[in-house]
Amino acid sequence: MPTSLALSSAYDATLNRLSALAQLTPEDIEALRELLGEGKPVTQPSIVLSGWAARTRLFSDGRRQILGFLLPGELIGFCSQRDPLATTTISALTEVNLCAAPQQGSAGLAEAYAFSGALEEFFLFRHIARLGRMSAYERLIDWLLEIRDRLAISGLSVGDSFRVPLTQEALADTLGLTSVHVNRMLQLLRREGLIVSRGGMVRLPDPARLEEIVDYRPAVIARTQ
Amino acid sequence: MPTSLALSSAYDATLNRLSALAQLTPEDIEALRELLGEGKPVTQPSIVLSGWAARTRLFSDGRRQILGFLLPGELIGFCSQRDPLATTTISALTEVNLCAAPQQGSAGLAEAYAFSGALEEFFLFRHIARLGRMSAYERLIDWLLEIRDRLAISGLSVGDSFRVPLTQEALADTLGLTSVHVNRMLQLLRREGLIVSRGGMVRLPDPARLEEIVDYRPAVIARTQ
DNA sequence: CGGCGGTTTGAAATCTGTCAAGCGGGGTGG
DNA sequence: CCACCCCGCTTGACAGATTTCAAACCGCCG
Repeated sequence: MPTSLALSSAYDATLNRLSALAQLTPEDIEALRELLGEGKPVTQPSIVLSGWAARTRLFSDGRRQILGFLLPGELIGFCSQRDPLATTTISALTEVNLCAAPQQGSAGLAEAYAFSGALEEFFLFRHIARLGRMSAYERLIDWLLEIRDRLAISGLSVGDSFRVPLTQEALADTLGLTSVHVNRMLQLLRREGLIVSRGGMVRLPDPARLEEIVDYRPAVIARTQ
Repeated sequence: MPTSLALSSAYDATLNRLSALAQLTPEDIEALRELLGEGKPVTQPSIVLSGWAARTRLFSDGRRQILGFLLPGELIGFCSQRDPLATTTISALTEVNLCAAPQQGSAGLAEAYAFSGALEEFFLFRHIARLGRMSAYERLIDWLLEIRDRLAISGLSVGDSFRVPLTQEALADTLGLTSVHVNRMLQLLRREGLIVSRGGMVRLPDPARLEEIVDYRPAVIARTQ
């Protein structure tokens, strides 16, 4: 059960995540381990090995909206970005390592992919609700909780501490706010003791309180059997 | 080529849309026509025959966000709503007729489904950008243009006139605004001569101007060959 | 040391929400 | 047939959240 592994090499995160989403055979894991070891950049359906990437829409007048993040262990280009519809750009926010996703594997691997796709859609829905109906304060909290959970799936979140390698400007472009206002809300949360952050690391001392504030509903990861 | 059919019976809209998305065989069309004729309500992957439905998130304090619409000819439950993730509700906004989607058909039908899924994701991305980075005025315009295009695929939009069976409150829950403000923006657009509406019908006299205002990028529907 | 990107701060402007009341049409029951 | 009611649309005055603009601050690197 790799779910409780500590942070270590780049592909551990991916293995953690995929085997959290479905039951993988030892052969699947071996196949993944081989591929992940190479880490060559691809444009095919891929897996993020390490780093943060973002799907972005840029407006002609310079406004920018981050549509979603691609975190370690998450998949790119499966159901998405079909030929004629590529109005969105995927760009790396940090150093990113990709690798091609194994196309055929066991039913377990296919299930992990499918589940990953469902999760992606789930996060899109949550992002919409966040932008449409939450205050700036709530948006920040809700987003932090989501990122905590997503990183936890890959084992990159340790006891409500995790790394967020974003500028406040990028965060603003995610949450539909200005960087100035993101700054103010972050300070408020810090003053209230609801977040502790230093050098890109974030800790949530009282997650239960945060979840209550935003009526947070985690994505339930329940294997089909 | 059914793309230019006038509005007629319920299943014409669906046939129009699916054959706009991919090349269907006469057998596909016949199979669809049979199924669509029945119109029995299902919980399986389904096709909206007529009417508007919406995927909605309700907050515990009563706030509501409409995550997306399901219009005639569009598909439900394909990539979506996997078991553990059903935090969203689909509800009918008007009388809705559904039918089960034919599960196996020609490659053309499969392609139409895949394309439909890609379109759905595209609309989700656009919705996010709309909510995150557009003013109330722009959100309204952008949404109207999208609906015009989506209805046009099923032949339900005639020369920039189409039917929008929503209350201003529902529109507000879509665009992340209050109904009061939606009302004001609608009046502004009417005063400016950019929209004409009566009894649920909307006409856009100067779509080019609208598209320019919001930097509108239509979803390109290009067959794979 | 100077410059640079990112963060922090303040004051004022703007957009959007809130509250509350009036209006209008369509349906229902007397 | 009319009175009434309900829901959705409209309007106004006001409050509040968020943006804008501008400057200062900070750590880091060349």
